Amino acid sequence: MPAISPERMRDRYETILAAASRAFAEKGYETTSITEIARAADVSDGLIYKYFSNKRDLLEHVLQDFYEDVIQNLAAKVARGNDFGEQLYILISEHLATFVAERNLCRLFISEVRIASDYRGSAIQQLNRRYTSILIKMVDEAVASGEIPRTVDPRVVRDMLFGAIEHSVWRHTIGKRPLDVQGMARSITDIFLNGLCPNLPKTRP
Amino acid sequence: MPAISPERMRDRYETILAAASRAFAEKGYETTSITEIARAADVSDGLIYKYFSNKRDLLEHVLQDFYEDVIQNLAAKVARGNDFGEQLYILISEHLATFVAERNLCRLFISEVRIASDYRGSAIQQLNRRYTSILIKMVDEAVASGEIPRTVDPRVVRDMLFGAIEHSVWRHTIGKRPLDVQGMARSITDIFLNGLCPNLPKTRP
DNA sequence: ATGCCAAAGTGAAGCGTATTCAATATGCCT
DNA sequence: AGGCATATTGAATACGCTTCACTTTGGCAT
Repeated sequence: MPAISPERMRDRYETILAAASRAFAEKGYETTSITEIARAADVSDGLIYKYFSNKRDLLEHVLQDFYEDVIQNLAAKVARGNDFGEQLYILISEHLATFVAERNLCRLFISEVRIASDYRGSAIQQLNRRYTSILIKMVDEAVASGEIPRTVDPRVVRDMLFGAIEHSVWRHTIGKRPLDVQGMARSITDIFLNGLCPNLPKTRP
Repeated sequence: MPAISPERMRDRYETILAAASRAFAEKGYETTSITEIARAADVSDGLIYKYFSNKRDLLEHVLQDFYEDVIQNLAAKVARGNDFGEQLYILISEHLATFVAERNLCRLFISEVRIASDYRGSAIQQLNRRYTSILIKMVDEAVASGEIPRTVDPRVVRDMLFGAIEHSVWRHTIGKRPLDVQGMARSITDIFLNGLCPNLPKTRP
């Protein structure tokens, strides 16, 4: 005994989500009002609350959708690398490329969600875990194969790597300079693999 | 022709700032109202706007004060290191220690200011520049003395290092687990100096 | 076909909070 | 002591999220 067909409900849902995504990405979360989103989706203010429990919930759904796609893509690409060094380079350059391609959504993610006090245990954190677990697995395998010494803690590597990437790229999302994805990926990969001052004579070409 | 003495004005200013600092640190920016701060400072709502242009401005002054102290401290401590490796360890452990000692203010800084769209060019960014310039100088000197290869870009190191530290520590500011400052500083320093998989036979003890 | 009715949809009122401003109190200076 | 610039007040304003009593819609049983 639904009042309308499931298809139409789904459609309404998608329309609101899409309108919110565009608005948030363009203007930011705080500065976008529910009324604006409602207008863009050609819907009344009240109806949004039939599909989403509140403004924040709407934001989280927007970012979840986006994140799902990103994870899918990363896992596939990384699998093509033949050793740890190659895989690391791929992971870093893909992560950077995502930022460049979707800088507004990435900015939204970092500024509004990562930071939230209820991040811990949220659906978004689950997705983040899946994302970072790709790296954890890589490190575990490299340790097993002897490419990396056993003393390395994969969780430390994870936090350092994603922190380094996000911070590096942040400058470019708030600035205007274009980002050299290949070059930056190369630099970051090299430092992670070989360190700043290898305590042995330099042997690289 | 002032209505009150400069001392009293200064006092009012400090009182409001202190009340805001405590409230923001304890409850967060959004969830603290101007009325609450006014009550805590024993002042009317309106008066706050004679001393600060708006709520955000108040937050920024709170964090600027804090940041000044932190910079002062860091520069002094780092100077005690004898080589690049030592200095790097000091910088990292001091940064971590600051987070532990003032986790609420640090959390506020990361979540509310770093992220703001008007961060670029702000007074806070100037302070951040002074803070990170300590590292830049260290790297420059290490390159000059031959401790680090000339190919390393100090700005890349800066972004990677501070990103790595902040991300690593973030987990602990939102979680409950205590942070082992010494241990984490050691791990991060080692990875930055020697990399994950030195491409030569392991020579460390 | 047709009417019933559960659920979709509306939009104005409620509520909470930042910000303004006209009125008032204060304390410095002559 | 009195004048007056200005510190201080707090009620009014503005604005945005959320709720809710009401209206409309369209699938379904007859």
